[in-house]
Amino acid sequence: MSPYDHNGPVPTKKPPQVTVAKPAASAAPARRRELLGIAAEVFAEQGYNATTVRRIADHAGMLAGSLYYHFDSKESMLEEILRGFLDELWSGYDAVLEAGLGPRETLEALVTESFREIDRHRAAVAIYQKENRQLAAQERFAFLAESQRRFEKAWLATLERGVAAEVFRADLDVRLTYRFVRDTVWVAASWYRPGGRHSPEEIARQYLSMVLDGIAVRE
Amino acid sequence: MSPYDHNGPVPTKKPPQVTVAKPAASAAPARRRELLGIAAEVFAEQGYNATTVRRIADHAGMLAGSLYYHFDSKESMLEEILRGFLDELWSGYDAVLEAGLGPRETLEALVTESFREIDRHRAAVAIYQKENRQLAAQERFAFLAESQRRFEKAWLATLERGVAAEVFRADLDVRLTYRFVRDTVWVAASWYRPGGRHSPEEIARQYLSMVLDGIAVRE
Amino acid sequence: MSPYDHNGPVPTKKPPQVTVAKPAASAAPARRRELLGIAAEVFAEQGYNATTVRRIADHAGMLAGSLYYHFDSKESMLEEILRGFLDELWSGYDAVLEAGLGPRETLEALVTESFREIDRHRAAVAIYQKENRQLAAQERFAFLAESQRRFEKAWLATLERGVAAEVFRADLDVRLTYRFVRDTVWVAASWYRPGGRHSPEEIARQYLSMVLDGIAVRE
Amino acid sequence: MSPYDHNGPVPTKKPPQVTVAKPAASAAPARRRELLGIAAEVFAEQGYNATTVRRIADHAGMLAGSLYYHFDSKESMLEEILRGFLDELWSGYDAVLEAGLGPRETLEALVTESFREIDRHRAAVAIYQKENRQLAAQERFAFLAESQRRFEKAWLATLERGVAAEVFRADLDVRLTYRFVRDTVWVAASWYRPGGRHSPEEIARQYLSMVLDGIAVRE
DNA sequence: TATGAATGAGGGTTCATTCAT
DNA sequence: TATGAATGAACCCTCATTCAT
Repeated sequence: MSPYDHNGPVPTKKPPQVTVAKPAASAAPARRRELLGIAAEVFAEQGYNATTVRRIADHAGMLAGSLYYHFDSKESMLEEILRGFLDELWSGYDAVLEAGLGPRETLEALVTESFREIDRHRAAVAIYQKENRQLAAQERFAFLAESQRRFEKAWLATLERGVAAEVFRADLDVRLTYRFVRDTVWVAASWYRPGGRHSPEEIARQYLSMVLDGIAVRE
Repeated sequence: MSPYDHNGPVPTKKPPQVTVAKPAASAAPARRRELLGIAAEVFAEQGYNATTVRRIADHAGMLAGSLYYHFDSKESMLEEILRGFLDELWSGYDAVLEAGLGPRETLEALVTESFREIDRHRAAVAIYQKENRQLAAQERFAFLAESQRRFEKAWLATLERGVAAEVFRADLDVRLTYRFVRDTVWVAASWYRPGGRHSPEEIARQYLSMVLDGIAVRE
Repeated sequence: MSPYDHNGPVPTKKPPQVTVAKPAASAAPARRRELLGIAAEVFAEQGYNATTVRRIADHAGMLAGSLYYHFDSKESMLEEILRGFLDELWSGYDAVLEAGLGPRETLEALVTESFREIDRHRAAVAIYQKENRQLAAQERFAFLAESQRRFEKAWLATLERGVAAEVFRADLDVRLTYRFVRDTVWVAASWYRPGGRHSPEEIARQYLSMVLDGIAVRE
Repeated sequence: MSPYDHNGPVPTKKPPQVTVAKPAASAAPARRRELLGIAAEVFAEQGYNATTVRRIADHAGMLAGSLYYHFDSKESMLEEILRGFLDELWSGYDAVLEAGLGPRETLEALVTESFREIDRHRAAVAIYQKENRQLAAQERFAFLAESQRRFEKAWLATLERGVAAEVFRADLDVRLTYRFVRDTVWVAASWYRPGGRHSPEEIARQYLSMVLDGIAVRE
């Protein structure tokens, strides 16, 4: 089950092209990335639907139409943002899952990795968290659903391994537990501010302490 | 601290209107409620912004313009949905908070009450969960921010009481804990389906078990 | 030219009907008149286009739809208001024109009669003044254009008679003079308030003094 | 008749906007002016309320939505039209009022100036004439009421100066006289056609002759 | 690369009007 | 006579997108 050896067909970065035919894909990737960053910020702040292309352009100091030199559409910006985030996320997850750790250590590593990703891609995570459901229904964003499936599989497997190894309690509904864990981790993106008091690792530690040992005092 | 004898600043009924017989305010509450239910469902499914008034009307078997006989605007529908939900939520919370329970029992009761509310008002909760942040900035929806403040106060007080009484662990960041607890409870609305396998009370029990005692096996 | 013994085809008041077929025309003329008065007031205040049927109904203490028991349409209310006003106006004018007065006396009588009409039908006059131009283009309101033609003919004739009789100055452009006189009289409706300091006759006197003798001191 | 390099408190150009390059404010004033001219024409012809944005766009050979690239709203077009007209009007009036003329010459100059303005801004004057009353009630168009107040003050002062100097008759109600003079001048906009038989100066002369000396033959 | 101007589809809303009760 | 509820057309406006320059 473990080896996730690829992010598969995700073609975010095209190889440098010789022909100048479609400049949008290759030209000045620096500016592209900058614009995507701005867009992600605004999407996260206002919501994808409520964000107008013009607002993004305002933040970038250009006119709305000018964005279309860099991107095909508003939706393609969104796609690129989410793909970039998921690519990185999975490269982290895959490393963890392939490391051959025990269930408890795997869980700890996955959670820590998640908080690190929130730290790095806060905006993207917030967008993902808010729009995931609606988007996943569209063919263009099928990769979101696919990612979620893989995500669920990895988590359930880890939890079940832990129950089998008597590291996790057996009396909990694994599916429910998965949902709780999953959600709590990601909603953090809605209030987390990078550069705040807590580092992602510290938040992960607190969170793990709570999830693993509970908040009640042991008798 | 205890006696919350009213919902105070969160008024359900709009202030009396100038014109004598504005039907929108009180008359035919049956149809109104029905339409609000439909609207809430669609808002929850598609997101508020992405929902067109026409779509709501379609679901109600009428034309878009006809909705305006019952409501002032799309936004006023949203407001009424959220107010209705929060009113009921707080009437439940207040009962709990006034009951004079110990911190652990209070926490259990609050969580159970929350899941019950998700069961009753799933759509409203999902909307709230998704739009809360953007809406709270608008003056019209200031009551959302106000509610959140009260909510936070109640939870923090309970947690702190528990720490003082040595019922809850002292080594956890109370604020962080609050956020985790709060979020996990409410995101449940995004996947919960009324009439499914788990009753709200059962979900609450599982959830509380996890939060209080952790998912790790005790050594 | 003189005998204007009728307003001809103007069928405002149908003869009492035996059949109950179309109640709108005959039933309860008192209520009709009352409603027309209200409508005229609102039309005058807000402008015909800007006035909603609902606003009229509000003022009448009923619902918008209920007006349609009494009238065919908003436009038919307007028509009836204007017809009623013009009918009365012409019955006054005709009396003057048939009286065989000299040109100066005719002019004085016409002006006085006009101010009296403003006093009685202020709202209708204001509506007429404001909407005349646009309405006259519609077939339904052709009677407005027709009335204006008769009006102009009567005035020009009077002015020319006066010039011929050396009662009015010959060095003025009769057509321009007509326009000035006509307009000044009717715009008074826009500021005239019945029951104010000046009676219509007093205003007429002042106005005539100005028009006939000028405002400059004679040397 | 000295040089007036400002219109004082009636600002033509909107205050500087927050965003850097809002095109609506200043850029491409040529097209803006053209569109405003078209809009004014249509407003004058059909009435502001009865004019649809689409009709304006039709006349301009574009789609309705395209107008919003240049203007914020239909209302803002109206405002700009009226402001432009009043600005120019007052620059003319101020020149007259500061010239230190006698009361009769002042009156003559004001009237002549008014007819010139009608010649230049016929559409705007017609709109002003028809919509002034309703608009002045709105805060956005408070400048209309303000202008009217200044207008009245200037005229009353001139008339009273004339009476004091025994140039104008003392037996006339000054307020009534003002109204008559004011209205007759401006209603001319409803029938005046630029390029017609009469130049504005000629119309002014005829009008002044009538107002000052009356239409009756002197005995 | 970016601008300025426009398109075209749709979205929320208004309003005169209808009609069963 | 009047109400309550709905219709349907039209309206103002927004916005992603296009394209010549």
